[in-house]
Amino acid sequence: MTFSHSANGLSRPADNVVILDFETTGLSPNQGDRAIEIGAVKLQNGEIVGQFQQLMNPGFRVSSFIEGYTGISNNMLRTAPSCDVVMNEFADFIGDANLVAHNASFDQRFLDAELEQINRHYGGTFTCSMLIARRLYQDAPNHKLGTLVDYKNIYHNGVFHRALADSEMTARLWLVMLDDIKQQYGIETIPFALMMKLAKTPKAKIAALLSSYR
DNA sequence: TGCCAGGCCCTCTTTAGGGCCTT
Repeated sequence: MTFSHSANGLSRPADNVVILDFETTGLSPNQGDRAIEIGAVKLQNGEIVGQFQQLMNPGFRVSSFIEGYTGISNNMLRTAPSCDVVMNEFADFIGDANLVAHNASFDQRFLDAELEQINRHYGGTFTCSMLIARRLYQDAPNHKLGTLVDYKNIYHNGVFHRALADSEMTARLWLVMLDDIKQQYGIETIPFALMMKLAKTPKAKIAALLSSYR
């Protein structure tokens, strides 16, 4: 007997997800850019129960801008395993979990492109912490990950623009957002589907949406 | 050779333009 993971997945709790972050050679896989690092944390019931971090060799030299931006040098990538090897392991790590990233459209493009290269697929659904933060924290100075971490007084170790560090910060931001929604709207358990709806709901209709889940 | 992202969201909008986010 089979059933649809993706259909069932939306009713899973929103604190049961994999939160991921890519470092890449640039902004667009359509322009030939590749992943150079993947970091992710797995949350179950709001607790970190697993993590994944791996550099990967894209097969060409990265620009000096990317070396400076990420701190990942061509020398570090020279001995790293290929994207194919790493992404195959990562596909096993995420399984059919629902997925979260900060500006998820970016990470989803690279995840889709890298998995297509090795004919692997995932069964979960993406949502975006940035789109939700824009709705919940309209008074924040901006909605960059680093700014939101400071705005919400979220712990960080000072490392930015590395995949595991950014995925950990995104995970903490995600949990803070879930707590803020629970406290403000009196919701006990937030399904992933509600966070997906929230990411697409016009700001003027957010209160009505969340109040209806009480 | 020279090109160089894409989706969301606001507004001086919808027959459009530009800032925000991600690397």
